[in-house]
Amino acid sequence: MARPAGTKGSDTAERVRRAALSLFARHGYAAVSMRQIAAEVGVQPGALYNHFPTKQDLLKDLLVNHMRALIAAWQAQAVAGEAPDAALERFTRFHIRYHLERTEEVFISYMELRNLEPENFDAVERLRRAYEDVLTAILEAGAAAGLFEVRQPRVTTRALIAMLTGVGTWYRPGGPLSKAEIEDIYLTLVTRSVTAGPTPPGGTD
Amino acid sequence: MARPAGTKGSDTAERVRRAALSLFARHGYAAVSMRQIAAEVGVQPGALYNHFPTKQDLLKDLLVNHMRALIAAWQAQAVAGEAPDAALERFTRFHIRYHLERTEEVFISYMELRNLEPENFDAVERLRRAYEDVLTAILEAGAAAGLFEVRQPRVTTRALIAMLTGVGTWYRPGGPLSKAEIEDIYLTLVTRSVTAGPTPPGGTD
Amino acid sequence: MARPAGTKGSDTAERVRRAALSLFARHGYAAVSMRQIAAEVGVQPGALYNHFPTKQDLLKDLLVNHMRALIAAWQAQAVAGEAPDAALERFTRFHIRYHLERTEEVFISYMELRNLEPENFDAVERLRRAYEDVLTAILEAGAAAGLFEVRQPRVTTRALIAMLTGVGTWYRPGGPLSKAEIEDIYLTLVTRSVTAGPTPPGGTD
Amino acid sequence: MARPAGTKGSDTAERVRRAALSLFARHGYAAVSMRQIAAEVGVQPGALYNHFPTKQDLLKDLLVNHMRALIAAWQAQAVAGEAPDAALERFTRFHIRYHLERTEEVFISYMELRNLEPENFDAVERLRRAYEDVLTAILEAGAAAGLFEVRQPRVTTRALIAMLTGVGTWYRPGGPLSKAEIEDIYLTLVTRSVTAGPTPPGGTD
DNA sequence: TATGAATGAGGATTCATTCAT
DNA sequence: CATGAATGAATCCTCATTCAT
Repeated sequence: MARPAGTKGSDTAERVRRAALSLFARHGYAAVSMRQIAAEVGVQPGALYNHFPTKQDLLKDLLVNHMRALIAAWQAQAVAGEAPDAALERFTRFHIRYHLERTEEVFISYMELRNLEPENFDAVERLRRAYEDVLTAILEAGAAAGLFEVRQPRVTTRALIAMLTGVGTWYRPGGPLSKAEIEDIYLTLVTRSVTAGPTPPGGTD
Repeated sequence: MARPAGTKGSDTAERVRRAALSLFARHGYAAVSMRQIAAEVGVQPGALYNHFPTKQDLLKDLLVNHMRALIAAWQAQAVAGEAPDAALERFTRFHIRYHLERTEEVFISYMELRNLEPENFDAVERLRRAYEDVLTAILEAGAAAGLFEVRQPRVTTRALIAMLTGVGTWYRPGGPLSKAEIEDIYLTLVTRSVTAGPTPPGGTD
Repeated sequence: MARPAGTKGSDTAERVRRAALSLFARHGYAAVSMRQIAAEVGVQPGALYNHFPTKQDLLKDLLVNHMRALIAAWQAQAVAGEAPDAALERFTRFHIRYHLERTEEVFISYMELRNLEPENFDAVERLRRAYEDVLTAILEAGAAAGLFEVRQPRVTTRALIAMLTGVGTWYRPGGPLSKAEIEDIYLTLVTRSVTAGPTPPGGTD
Repeated sequence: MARPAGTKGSDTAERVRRAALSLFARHGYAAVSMRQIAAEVGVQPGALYNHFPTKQDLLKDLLVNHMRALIAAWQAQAVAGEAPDAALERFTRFHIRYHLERTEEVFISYMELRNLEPENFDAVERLRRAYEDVLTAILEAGAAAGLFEVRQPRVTTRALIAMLTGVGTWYRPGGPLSKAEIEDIYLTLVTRSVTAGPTPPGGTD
């Protein structure tokens, strides 16, 4: 597992990525200048262009790599052939844990989509869709197995992911709840919401 | 003489508000220039400053007024003394309906918070908190009445509001689902998630 | 001596003059905006244009009126046929006293000349020249009478007026010296400087 | 290899200084725009900011450097231990000569003080005070030696410096008087004014 | 790779002035 | 006379980007 020879070199690109990530998360892509990023890295603005051809490429790099890493992390956790209810728990816990550990990446992934040029936007959307497919598949498998009751798997997927991802907007380390407690609370919400239960009072159709 | 009092001619401020709302929603506060807003209104940039002293004040005006209008709209719908389950349905349907009708206000209210200067941020946060209190109170009343099972009303409030508000990020008029169907689907998710049901596999550990 | 009928009305013009005088003196003509002047007067910017057609006219009004008032004040003090040495003292004391009482007018009269458009500049310069003529005449009369020794009356006039006027740049009421003491000190400097005395070491070479 | 150390190519900063000096002297700091300066230098406005962080810094640079150069120039001329009357002549001639050669720097040094922000103003005032100290020391030494009669050395210093510096406000090369003649005239005025002579008629009363 | 200086465009805001009311 | 809203131009300064060194 030794680092491949030749990877020794300048880690400037990585330091640029980290500075940009942090600044974009705090102030937003449009509000952050290349000068600010350069200052954070400790380099002159021109030097950034040795590593990323444009500011837009820097944003795309961050968003695409985040989605790729997210998907790869899930794949490392997923257990093939697992029962849908166990898979839903695994996914829920994974999603919360991962999103609480990468709040900056998560934040800009949801906030800066509109600042991507169309081509880059599409690339990220394809990856996002691939990630959503994971949950949709679990929901559909659970419904097929009679474990879950899900009317619109795609809609439900988005509703649940919005709910789970939302945790990052208010969670702060050191708050009254541990990450484990948060996981449990959200898991309960998720599980119940896809399990046949009391029909809501007004329920139309 | 039928002119309503206070409507003294120039509605430029209102047109500025609308142009800014639409542009901020599409491109983000930081990415929109006062020039662009002025052009949309059909006025010279300097004229904007007769109505809003700074760009920041324009943003604050939009966010504060949105939150005030949201709260006022709920108060016009709320039924005092209603049973918690009926109130939950009323709130859920109201929230979705309102948020599907004001997608731009909703969007910037969640996206541009970080672009508010601290004082303005606090003002908006107080209003947001007041709105969340509505749902928290319903959940607590329902739990007290034995209708709901809610472990952390504050956390659950945020989780549900994130889920419900998220609808605006993907809903597009003319899509396969009507607003009424969407209301029903989300209502089911919400209701189940706060109703005692099957314990999730992993339990509370 | 009753005020002529019809002069009762709005003193806005006078309040504008005073606000402009004070602001120009403190910050300079170019650095003061019509808005600032209007704010000081307690009026909207547009209202200024009912009294002065342009900002430039306001400056010209202040400078021209200052020079006219200065000359008129001297004429009220001057004693026809007075001996040159007594006249020099009278002039010196008058100049210092007047300039210590109108520091703002004096200041802008020397500072803002270059901000006058050519026509207005010429008008002020003619008045300034008329005032300088007073001292020049005294010096020339004194030289003719053998009381003074003055090589270049015009140059000397300017040197002495620069010296005397300079008092306003450092005098502050409440300082260690009274106005009377200052008058005396400067009078001594002036008198000696035009009186035949010890030849300076380096002579005329 | 003959390039003097430190002369690494771009002398833009110096050209900016010179353009700003000339423009400030002619029109006043507040009335000159960075665009005008840039145009005079032959560069885009933004380029100025590679050399001076703000317009204010440019002004401060000019005033501080002028005062430093003035003091250094005097120090290069001063003769330690010289008799006070000779020193007064040396100082007077030096001051006039220097001020006639640097009319622009002198002019803005007296005109633009009020446009300095407090911190910068204080820095310049300290230097000005240091320069005044030179003349004050000469006057005091001369008074102690019985050569001069000076009532208030500090006040007299300011009066004489105002007189001497004022020469720049009317002197134009090519006029009827040579610089040497002007030096002589002013030297006579200065010398007499600090030398015991005829008491002015009105005395001290 | 990195620097420092430059460009050309555009940022928010302010300006003197005008004018209908 | 005064207001309030508007104009059109200008303000200082910052931007992403380029490029010779």
